[in-house]
Amino acid sequence: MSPLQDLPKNYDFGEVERRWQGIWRDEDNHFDRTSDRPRFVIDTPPPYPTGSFHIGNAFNWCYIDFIARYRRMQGYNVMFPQGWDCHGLPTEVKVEEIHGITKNDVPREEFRKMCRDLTLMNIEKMRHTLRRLGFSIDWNTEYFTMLPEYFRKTQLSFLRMLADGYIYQSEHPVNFCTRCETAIAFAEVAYEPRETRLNYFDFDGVEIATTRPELLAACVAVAVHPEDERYSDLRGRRLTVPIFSHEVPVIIDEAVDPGFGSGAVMICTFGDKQDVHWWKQHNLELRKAIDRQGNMTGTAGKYQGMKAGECREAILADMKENGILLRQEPLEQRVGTCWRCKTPIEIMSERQWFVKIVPGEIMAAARQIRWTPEHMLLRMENWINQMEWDWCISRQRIFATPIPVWFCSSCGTMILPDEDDLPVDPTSSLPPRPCSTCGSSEFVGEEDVLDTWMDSSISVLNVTGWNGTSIPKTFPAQLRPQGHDIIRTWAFYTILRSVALTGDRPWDEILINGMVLGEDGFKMSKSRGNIISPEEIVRQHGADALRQWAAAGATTGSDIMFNWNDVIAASRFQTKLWNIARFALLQIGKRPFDHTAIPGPLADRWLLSRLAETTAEVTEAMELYQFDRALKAIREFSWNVLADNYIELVKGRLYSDDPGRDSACRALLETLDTLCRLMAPFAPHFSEEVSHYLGEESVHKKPWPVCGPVDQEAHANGGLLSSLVAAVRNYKHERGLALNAPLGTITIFTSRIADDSGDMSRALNGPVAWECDQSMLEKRPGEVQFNMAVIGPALRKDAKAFMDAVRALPPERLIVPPALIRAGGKEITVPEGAFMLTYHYLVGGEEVDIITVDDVIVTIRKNP
RNA sequence: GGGCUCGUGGUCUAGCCGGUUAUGACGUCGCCCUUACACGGCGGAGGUCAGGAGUUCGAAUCUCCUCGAGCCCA
Repeated sequence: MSPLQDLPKNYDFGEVERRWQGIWRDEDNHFDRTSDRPRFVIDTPPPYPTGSFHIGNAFNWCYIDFIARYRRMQGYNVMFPQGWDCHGLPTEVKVEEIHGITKNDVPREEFRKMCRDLTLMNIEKMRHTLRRLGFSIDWNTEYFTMLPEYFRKTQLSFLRMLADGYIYQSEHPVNFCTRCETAIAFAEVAYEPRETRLNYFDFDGVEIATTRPELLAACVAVAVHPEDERYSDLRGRRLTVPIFSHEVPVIIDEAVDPGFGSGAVMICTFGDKQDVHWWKQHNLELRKAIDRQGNMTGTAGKYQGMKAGECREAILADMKENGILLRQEPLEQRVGTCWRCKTPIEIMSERQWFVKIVPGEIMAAARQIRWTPEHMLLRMENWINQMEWDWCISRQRIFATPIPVWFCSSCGTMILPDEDDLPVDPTSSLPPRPCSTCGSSEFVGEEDVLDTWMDSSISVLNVTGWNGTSIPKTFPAQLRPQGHDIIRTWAFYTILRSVALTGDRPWDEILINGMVLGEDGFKMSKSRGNIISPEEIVRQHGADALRQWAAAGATTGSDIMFNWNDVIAASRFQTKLWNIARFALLQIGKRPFDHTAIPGPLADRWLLSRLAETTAEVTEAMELYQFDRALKAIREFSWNVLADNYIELVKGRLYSDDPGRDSACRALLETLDTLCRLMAPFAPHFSEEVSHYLGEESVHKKPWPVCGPVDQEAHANGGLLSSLVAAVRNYKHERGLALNAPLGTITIFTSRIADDSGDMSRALNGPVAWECDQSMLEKRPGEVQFNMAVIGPALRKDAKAFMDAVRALPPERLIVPPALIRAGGKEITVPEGAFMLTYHYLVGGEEVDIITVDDVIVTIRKNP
């Protein structure tokens, strides 16, 4: 280790960060598939390529990068992949907008190409941000769910799960967005509060309340509670639906709430989830009144062709006219909407593809995973326990993975492609052989495509190298980092798919990060105008400052408010460390020193013991993903121990030719080197720059520091030494003396320190005498200090009585504490170290000032 | 309505498997250009740890209740 040259006066983060980003090579971050080092595979989230990598992503990626860099330094073979979850509606909508078309105006393949082109452009922009933030991504593992290489695997996984009975098709009620014209899964339904009207009307003599009169045509039954006496005579009757005149049965069911509305409810196919329940349970008929576009069907008679909303008004008007509309009340309700476009969803019975959900096996796998924070597992449990329907995976869209299936035109047999032929688009290609049932060569390709989550839920299988033939050596992955907003989707689906396809959990651990809130404490949104982009932060304070904000801004797992103060504090900390390094290297560079010198002086041993302690603390915090704690420990050590105390203590020694200078130089260099390593995961550019000035290779290729046992003697006595210096400096300050003003003899009465190598004297500019003999001091007993950590556990209930008894003793009996003491009516054995007597001192004769530090007395002669 | 998380100086935040004086940052006030750093140093003011009850020798920390906020789900 030999320092290169003096550090520039200022740390220019912009220049430094760009320079290192230009020097670092992608190969440094490559995962080595042939290596036998312990592996650390991270199943990173593939973001949706919107074109901007927002601060929430950045926050998530900071965590990932801290871990990736830390594990690499520990010798792990780390995989930090970067994927892109390309398919989906937002891109389709954007393409329609850009080209001024709808998806039906151009051939399917052409529309897909437009989507792919837009996606690639967006990805390019986001890659730029990823690099600017200094993330150590393994670009070799970059994947795109829209490219054949990836969706081949999606299709393969589909075929496997189909063969294993996990996937089936069926006509079943599903959530349907009439604007997107596609089925969606429960996980994609967002509930929103809306104000609506509850309409009471006369239903063949029975009063019924409904919020959805437009579904009257789809009414298939009227239900009442078994114990509702108002309706006991309805049992077994059939009623005629007003306006439409078809007859429906009256059913009796306990799920009816007699207190809501009139207590009689009409069941429609389908108004809500409860209707589906009743429909199934009571084997009711199916009347479809609304089609996929949200228009009324022929079932709705004269209302056919109207939008559902128009139909509602029309029916209400007709009811009024017929005199059957009794009254209307306003009602607050929560409406299920499409999470992408906020259109209220309809429940429709359609032929769709489903993945069977087996709660038990998903839960078992979820429990094998270590969750950080632990309570996030509860969210998963809650979600799993209330799953009622299977996962609907078919979508009536275009930009998605095709469902690789044909149907025979003559006999309807389902035909599957050979796995070797994947990927296929059944709408533009034909099966390899004629129909196995009837021999026909006429086929219809499945037009439905797969839910995007079918792509992203095999991200872990993709990165670990799954190709369908066997379970990869690198599976399960070690870690899944993600936000808590997608536990019920991405985490849930990934576990489900992993169990179905491999029989195993997808990862050993999952780390959940919080959401980023704006400076005003609200979710960032365009309408609030509280959005802050990573680029803006980087421009003003650099990537390393942003990364430190992510680490220190909140406890792992909790939501984090963006706040400039934390970013500025991070940047100031860098300035401080920079100046520490600059000062140290300047002094070290002035004269050669003995690199083999053994740290002898107390101050040096103290520094190194505190450094070891800090290393242990940081390492433990990193293992637990407590980045705030890790960074806090680094800052506390650097600022308080190193800068404010140690350097002030050894300045004089550094300026001198004293042999102790060698030791100080060594201690400083070792400390700076270790600090660079500890900081490397958080501030990779800064650490690299300082490390470079220390004349060393890349800090990111160095091992994580290991700490030996902490030197307890140096720790305690060095702490005392630094407190003593601080106390005398403070004494000078209070007396209006300059800190370098000469002082008279400083006498320190303690047997704990015999030699400080002259540090204190130089630091305070006055002669220092270390004195074991306290006989010249007039000693007076003072207060008793109790040690509750000893007394509490030892005495329990008697603690209070014991302390009262001790306080009541005359001081002279406390100088040598008695072995037994009488308290609360009994004899109590005095526990070892239960209390300590403090003393006040007076000095006769000479006129001196007195300071006490802990139990140590310092006297200072007024004049030199 | 259910589940989860949270409520700590003016603001943000740590501590929360109980132990004497509650962490840090920003802000604020006073002093200080001391052979790195004024983006600095030293010192100060500012807290009924949301409220109440309980357990305990001892509670910010554990239990229960109340109030309030947020997230997830009906």
